[in-house]
Amino acid sequence: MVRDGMRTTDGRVTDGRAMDRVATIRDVAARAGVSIATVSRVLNGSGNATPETMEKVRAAASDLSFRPSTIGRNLKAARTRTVGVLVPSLTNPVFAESVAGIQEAAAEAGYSVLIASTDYDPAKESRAIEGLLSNRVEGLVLTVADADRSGSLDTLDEVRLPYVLAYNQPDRALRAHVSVDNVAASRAVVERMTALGHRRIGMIAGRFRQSDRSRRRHAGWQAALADAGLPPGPVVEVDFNDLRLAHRLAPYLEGPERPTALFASNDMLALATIRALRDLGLSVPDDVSVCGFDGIEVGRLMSPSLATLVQPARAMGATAFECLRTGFSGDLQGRAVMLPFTLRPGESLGPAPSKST
Amino acid sequence: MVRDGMRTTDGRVTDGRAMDRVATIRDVAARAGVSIATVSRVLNGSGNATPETMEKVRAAASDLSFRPSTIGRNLKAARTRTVGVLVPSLTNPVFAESVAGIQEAAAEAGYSVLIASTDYDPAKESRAIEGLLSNRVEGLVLTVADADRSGSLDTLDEVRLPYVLAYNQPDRALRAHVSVDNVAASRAVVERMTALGHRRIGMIAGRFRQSDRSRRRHAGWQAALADAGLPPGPVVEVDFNDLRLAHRLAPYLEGPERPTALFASNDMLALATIRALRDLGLSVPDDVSVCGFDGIEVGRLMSPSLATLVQPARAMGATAFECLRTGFSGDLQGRAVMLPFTLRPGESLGPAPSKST
DNA sequence: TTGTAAGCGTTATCAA
DNA sequence: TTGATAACGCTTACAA
Repeated sequence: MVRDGMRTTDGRVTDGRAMDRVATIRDVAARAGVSIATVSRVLNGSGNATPETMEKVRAAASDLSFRPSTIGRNLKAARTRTVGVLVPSLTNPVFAESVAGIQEAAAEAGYSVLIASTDYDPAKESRAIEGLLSNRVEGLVLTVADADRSGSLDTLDEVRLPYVLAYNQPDRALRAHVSVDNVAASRAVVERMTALGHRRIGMIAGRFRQSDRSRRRHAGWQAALADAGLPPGPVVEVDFNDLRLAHRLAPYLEGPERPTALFASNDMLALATIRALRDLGLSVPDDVSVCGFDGIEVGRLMSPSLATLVQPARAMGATAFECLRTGFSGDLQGRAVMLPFTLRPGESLGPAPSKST
Repeated sequence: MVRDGMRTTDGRVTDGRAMDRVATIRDVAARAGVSIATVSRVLNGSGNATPETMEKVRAAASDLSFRPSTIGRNLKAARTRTVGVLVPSLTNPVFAESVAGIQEAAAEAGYSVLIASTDYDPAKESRAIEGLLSNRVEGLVLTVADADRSGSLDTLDEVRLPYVLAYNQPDRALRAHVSVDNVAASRAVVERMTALGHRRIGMIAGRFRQSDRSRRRHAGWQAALADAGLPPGPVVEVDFNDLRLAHRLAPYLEGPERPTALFASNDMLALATIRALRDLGLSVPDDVSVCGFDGIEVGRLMSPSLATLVQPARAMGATAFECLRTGFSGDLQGRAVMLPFTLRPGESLGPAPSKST
């Protein structure tokens, strides 16, 4: 747009003397022989100017590789056009993908993205929030461990900074969030399993006390089993930091009464579960079926391919950003968006083994 | 540190009247009955002040949930303590992980991270760079498709903004970068393959014209084969946007002379390759072995587990940031750091099948 | 010890 | 059409 003409025409920095300080509007004004007000007007297209003036200004700006400082601009405008993003970890593909969605939508809307991660560490989390606040982000898209018990969210409420949760599905529904219906989604998984003949269905889940998502998904699992008149299978709560599950799962997988299907509350857990089952000498899905939750892309590529409940991660991020942006002025309170989920079939989820076991 | 006292003591916003505008240093000064200079000094620990003054100021700041605006601060200091990060895609785990490393190191050093991604789209790339430049980042850590042919890097050179490449290994070695020795690393892969008895070794690679890494890795593969006195196997260049490889690979995998091992120039490609082989009815590693390059974590979890050349992605990011930070004042030109690589064994790479084929 | 005031890079108001 | 100037939130001489 306005900036197209800014690349230097001669390809070099400027007229001989190296310009080591970044050019300011004053430098441009001086070089063009006009006032800074004129430079501002020309470059922003506001107000009129003679064609010649415009030409002079553009040339000067271009020669100096001038790019208006958003920081000066922000100070004046009292708005930064920047949003903060806070996720537990960038290395979990499901978060990486939602960040990609946020980033994309933000770029589209002319917003910058300041990123921070917590590694599930409350201290890091609050430091990150402080940093984002100081940077005067206009709002936040974030995923926290437990949206019902989060000091960070309390802080945000206190200072009235708009935010939208992604993935989290708080009980206090007044906290704006974008998620899938975790209970319904989990039910869908269990129903698929029962349809395939499974009768003993276990669950591998993140710690309930630390994760609202894990709790919801567990509730859906439980409800679906109850509806089907089946007893709940074993539930194994695991820490996200130690994904070597073989020794944790072993006790539940001995004997004829072992579960024939396991529902993992997220995909990383599902992969770890499959790994553990193989290490224990069990075949997936011939002995035990596994279904995950998230829909990470790599799941399609592995063997057996991962059956999983797909959340639209990219859309989750993009939608959360849009909510935030459109809600900047208005009230975000109570806004909740449920995105549709789908069940992606995969080789890891097959029919229940025949009775012979 | 200084900010510890800022959380409101009574847990509420303030004294009754809601304060909807974010508090500024002037608000604090007014409330404490001192000048803004005093507030600044107390909060920054510079200069002395009476204990009572300090107390008054701290209390006022805390009551108002005052957080100094980095944007005002930056404007004054002419430095932003912000770095930009530009990657092709957040959803490739190898980039996500290096971003995590950057983010971590940056947070440690008190820097904020502004993130942008290109999706391998030059237009997005240059827009992203413009945005970062306008935001006055102090430097950039970035990964580009081809560091020897990058308009973005030319722009950065022009404006003399410090940057450090991650993963890229440019021919023009004067561009600061952190990488592994891609040629040596690829040789290590091929040597392992020949040690396992493989004699027909093919390569699946990203487009050479678009990727300096792909070129280097191909060169290493070629050199190692030459050293071993083996003829180069088939080379399949693939587009990163279409990872359904079965139809691409099929022609090379028929007949007794098919390769017994395939070297994929990155892990996503390796996963897609394994998938394609299975779709073609071939077993990995019994019929064909596969080794990747990157060392993404999910590789460990899948079955067969992925053999791969591990780059220290997190360290790559962290190191690149450190280079940038320590080089801010000095000269980044020609600085190149080679990080050590390791070969991670995995089930996807086994001994060559016996002659009988 | 504390306050006054200038200045950082913009935009916007008001005159000229 | 253009220019002088105030203002944004902060830090930092310098003065009191």
